[in-house]
Amino acid sequence: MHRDNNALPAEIKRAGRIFRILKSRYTNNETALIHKTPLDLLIATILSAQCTDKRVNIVTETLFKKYHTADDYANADSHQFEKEIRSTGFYRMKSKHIIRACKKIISDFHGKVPSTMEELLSLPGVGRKTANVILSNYFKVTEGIVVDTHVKRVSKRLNFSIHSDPEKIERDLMSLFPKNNWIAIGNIFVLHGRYVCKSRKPLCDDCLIAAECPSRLIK
DNA sequence: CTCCCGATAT
DNA sequence: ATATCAGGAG
Repeated sequence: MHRDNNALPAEIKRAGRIFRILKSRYTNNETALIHKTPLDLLIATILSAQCTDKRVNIVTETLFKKYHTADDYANADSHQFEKEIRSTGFYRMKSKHIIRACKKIISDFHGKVPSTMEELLSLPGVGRKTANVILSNYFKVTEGIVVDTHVKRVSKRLNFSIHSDPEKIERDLMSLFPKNNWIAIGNIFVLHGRYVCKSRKPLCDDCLIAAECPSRLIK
């Protein structure tokens, strides 16, 4: 019985090299905490599902001026709220989830966003990815690496994982990087995937780790 | 697995 | 026209 996720020392060294370069490149986390409260971050993250951050930012900019507490969302008129978040897509489902989640936050968590994985997952509309964003960005703890589409694409192009199953990719990444880097990995890969290692037109000419990348576009 | 769903880049 | 975007629920 052999394990295929046991990283070799050379692979771990290469991963560390790439991590250090990307970390220096993305020192100031541009997208990180523009959100003052965990609740703002929770709402923004739920709205982010299958939607570009540009759209979410436009919507939340006005949304957060009107809604401040879990109570505000819990008592919101669902029809009105749907209109307010409409442009982020899946608006009916997101509206329902947010209002129900906030009702649960009030009844079960004293009106405050919970800080454990299990409690976060109990909220409607909050899955593992959303929960991990809250945990890693606000509460600074993590139980793994969030494998979203950016992490998935970057990991594949850099040959950190040959798999497409997010759980297998996560295991590969966890064997390549030390646990104290796991929080940063998600943020850094997302930023790199968004601005440089893009799905459609990757900017390999501007990529600091092109030399380490087997998928780079050769001019 | 399907459905939810609008906006944007190509 | 179409692929894709900080996913999650049933």
